[in-house]
Amino acid sequence: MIAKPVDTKTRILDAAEKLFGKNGFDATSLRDITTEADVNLAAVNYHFQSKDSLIDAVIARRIEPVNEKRLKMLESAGPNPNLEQIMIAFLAPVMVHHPPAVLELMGRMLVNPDIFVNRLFKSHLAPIVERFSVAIAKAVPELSKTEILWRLQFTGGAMAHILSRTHLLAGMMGMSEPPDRQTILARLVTFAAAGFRAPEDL
Amino acid sequence: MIAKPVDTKTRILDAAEKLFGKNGFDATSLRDITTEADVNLAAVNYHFQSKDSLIDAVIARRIEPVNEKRLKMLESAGPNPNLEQIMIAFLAPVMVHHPPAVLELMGRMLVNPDIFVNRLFKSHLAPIVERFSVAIAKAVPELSKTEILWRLQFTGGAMAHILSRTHLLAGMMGMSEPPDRQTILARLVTFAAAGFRAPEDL
DNA sequence: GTCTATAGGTTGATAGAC
DNA sequence: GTCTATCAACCTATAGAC
Repeated sequence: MIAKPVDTKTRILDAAEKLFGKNGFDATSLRDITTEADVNLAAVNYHFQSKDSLIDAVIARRIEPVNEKRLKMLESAGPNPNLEQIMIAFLAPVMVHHPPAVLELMGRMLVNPDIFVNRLFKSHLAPIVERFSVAIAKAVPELSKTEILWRLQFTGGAMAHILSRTHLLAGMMGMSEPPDRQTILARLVTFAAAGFRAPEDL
Repeated sequence: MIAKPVDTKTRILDAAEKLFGKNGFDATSLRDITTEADVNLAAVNYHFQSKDSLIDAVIARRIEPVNEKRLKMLESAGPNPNLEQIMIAFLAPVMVHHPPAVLELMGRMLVNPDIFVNRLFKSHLAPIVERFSVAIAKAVPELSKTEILWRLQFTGGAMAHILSRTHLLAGMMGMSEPPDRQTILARLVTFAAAGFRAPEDL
């Protein structure tokens, strides 16, 4: 089996993803990226016009399949999914089945307020939030729409926090290895579903 | 009444706090800070040795009173506080009774993985987590210690997410003004307390 | 304590040869 | 498409006069 040659554009995307995830968007220079990718500095501006556009490309490559999978999982849970099914559809496509570097990137982009507000929410997340809040409203009809939106933000915040602190959290729990994603997912689903079931106090 | 003159050191701290909160730690240069504070650039390195130490000073000034208040509120809830009282003691000192600039700073420091892990957790947060997890274990004795730690991180992540996205969230809920902190706190307390009450699945 | 001046390094982006 | 070379702007930090 012959290794598929990887073109420059993809090599830049891969290197950027890795370093953005590891060190954050601000702390990663284009030079860091081109060194990691073993390509020329000018190649970044040739293939992507600017660092800003590169950030957008890195984000879009990972968030779009995630959001497709979220909608597919929600749909395949039938017309009346329960809260656990909804939470799994919302969280699992982000939290599992990704290599560590991609998980770290997810954490960084969710946790960075500027990235989240200006590059993620309007263009990629708003329709997801809308679709899921409708599903939740069906599962918990006594909740107001506003309350559902808040609780969805709480859930997303909890997920983002966890994703971006793998190493610390491992140490905190007295583990030597980063904890298993599937288990964390199960814990978060239980927590969030119970939170959504709490009566809304007026 | 004569305005108290503010010394250079405090002016730097105030300006740094405002700009770190508004734009983040990486995106704020010492020049931005000295311009805002209307002091000379070299004054920063005289009063604080480096940008790193300045960040530490800005953080410590706000987190220490918050943590004292957390412990005081927990203590004054008696020997057997319920989950709602524990959550309020954990969240309220961060989320309410601060001017907007301080709230934004809190959001930034909680949400930035590098700040959180290297400057916040070990030196300021670990004892708080320990103390609160003991209180929670008393209130919900059927939960394992590990599960309590995870759920405390979920709660902290939800709070951090909210604190650092005031403007977006206002818009999302169709409000023109940033939402009332006291109301958000109540929503989060209800959500988190219910999450902690969820049975732990093994 | 506060200033000017500057060292010494990094950054994002581009012009122009191949 | 890929390279070298370079620009102009920015950064943190410090030396040394006052």
